[in-house]
Amino acid sequence: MGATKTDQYTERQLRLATITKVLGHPARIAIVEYLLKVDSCICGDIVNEPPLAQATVSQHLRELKSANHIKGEIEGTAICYCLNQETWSLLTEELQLIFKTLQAKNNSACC
Amino acid sequence: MGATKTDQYTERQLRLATITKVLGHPARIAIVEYLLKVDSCICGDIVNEPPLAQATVSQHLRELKSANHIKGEIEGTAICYCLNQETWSLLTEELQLIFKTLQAKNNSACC
DNA sequence: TCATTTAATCGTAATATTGCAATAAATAAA
DNA sequence: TTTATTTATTGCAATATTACGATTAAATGA
Repeated sequence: MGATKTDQYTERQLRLATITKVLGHPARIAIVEYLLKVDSCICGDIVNEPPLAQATVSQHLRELKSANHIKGEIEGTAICYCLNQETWSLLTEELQLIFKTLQAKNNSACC
Repeated sequence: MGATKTDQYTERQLRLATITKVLGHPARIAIVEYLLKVDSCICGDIVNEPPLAQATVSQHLRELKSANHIKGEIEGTAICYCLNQETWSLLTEELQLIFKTLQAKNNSACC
């Protein structure tokens, strides 16, 4: 095997898993942090951030884009990438909800 | 290649990536949701939640535990697993921080 | 037009993940 | 003690990810 059984889970589970999975790599975290730091964002700058080859950074950018973490517009030769507020809003809301529920339970039974 | 260059990133980046990576699988999201739903939590119940074999569920539980998402105590034959508030607190705080910063920027330049 | 620059894509090798059957380990029940 | 019962571990096959060099595509500048 090796393939995830995607057709057995709820839409919600798959969506949240996809969003978090893409964040689950230090290079992509680094890219996100960089996009947060700068205002305008051209890929050439990003390439110099993580210690990775241009092709690898481009691949990570594509994955971030596929999960809607970033959006980008063509701008001449360069590409302008920005973080996508909607996805980040959704992600933080979902996780916050889990955390709030967890706090409310207050570990009544065990552990 | 294929291996992540872990020694090139900050502690913060690696920690956040590890925590989100483990969440990046629908079976593990399903397990988290289940642990949130029930009070006392024995693995036997969990096995019947995702459509997976017992060995696979056990493996997902181990990964969740390795990233401190859950903690468990031995209880006779069964194991009592619970979500770990500390890790969830850390995760939501980190992501919230990113989201807040993103909102404050308000996409001034582009996109 | 032709070189230069910049980012995406392709092909490929190395490694990691996913899932399960089989087995082991540990306790509970008989 | 013997037999279930329950979870962990092992070993393996299938698939996915990671990373990079080489190439391509598209736009800019000389």
